[in-house]
Amino acid sequence: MTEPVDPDAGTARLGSPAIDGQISYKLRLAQIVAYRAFEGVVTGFGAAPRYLGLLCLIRDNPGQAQSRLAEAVALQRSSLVTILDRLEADGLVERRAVSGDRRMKQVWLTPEGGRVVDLLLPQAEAHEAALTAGLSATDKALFLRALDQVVQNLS
Amino acid sequence: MTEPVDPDAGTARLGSPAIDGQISYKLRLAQIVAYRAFEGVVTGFGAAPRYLGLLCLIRDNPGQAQSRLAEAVALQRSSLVTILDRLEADGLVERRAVSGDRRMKQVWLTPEGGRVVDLLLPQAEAHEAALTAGLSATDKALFLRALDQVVQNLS
DNA sequence: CCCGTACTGTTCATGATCGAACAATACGGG
DNA sequence: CCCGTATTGTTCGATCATGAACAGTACGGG
Repeated sequence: MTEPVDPDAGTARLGSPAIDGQISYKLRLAQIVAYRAFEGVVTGFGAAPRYLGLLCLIRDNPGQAQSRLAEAVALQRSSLVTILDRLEADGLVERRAVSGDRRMKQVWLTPEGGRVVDLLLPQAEAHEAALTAGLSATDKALFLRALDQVVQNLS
Repeated sequence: MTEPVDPDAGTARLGSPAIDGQISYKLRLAQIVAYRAFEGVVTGFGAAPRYLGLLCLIRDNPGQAQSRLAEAVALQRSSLVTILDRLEADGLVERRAVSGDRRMKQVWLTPEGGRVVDLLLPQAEAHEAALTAGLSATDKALFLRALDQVVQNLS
């Protein structure tokens, strides 16, 4: 089974020496595959699975301004408007005016939103396990640390 | 009505215990940040930087069918059509008919495409270095191995 | 007190990708 | 030989995030 790479072989995945060692390339590849796999498994919750990270962020940081939330999930302020519009229409999220500053709106999770998060989180952890199959606990810890480092390097 | 729940001070990045330990979440975050950083730095090459990985793949696997290329970069066949249209219009790529099978078209890199790749690859490596700052050689090797494992797990 | 600056959320046009179609072609069992 | 099935590249409508605008609001120096 330790056969050298043969580009003419049947179902072998294509590679390139120039990019096979690049973390930035594999990062993109892994993210695309992971994202698709999660959305392919979890159905029947509307847009919630796609924005589960955001919902968790709102749950654990209640009453934050949209700008901070956008920065936290690495999205534009303008993108978050549409997303929150939909999550609010689905009754998962609530925008409240703050008395001190009439510009900002605080974002809160509704009880329904909390229930959806509680239902979705176990599925996310199952997906996480499928993702990281074959990796030891220390591998996963180093993996996570490396990802955090990348985010920190480019912020 | 709204209790100011903001114990954190100043410019601390928002977090959530539920997702801070999730590789799938951080994977997405890191990829978004990395992608933006690369495109923000490299300018003046049209659409080539965005599809540098694809171009390298074509260069090192000349004459592959579009389907094969699409699978390799984790994109849909239909998405690759538009991409190759543009790269071909820019003179970087060439589609050739194959005599054996009139359905498929082999994709080749033009000499101009080769030159562009040669110009872009050093910048990609500089970006790679910025990405992985603070990571040791073994850290980077394990990082890469973990990313490959993720891709393999979900394929 | 003003006025410029900075920040809020928002709108709109643009580009990228997807998923479901489609015609053309290859191939193999009956 | 024929007909069903699979595969090729392609088109088209829908969805999503972006970046540049915008009006409204806060705030501090002159």
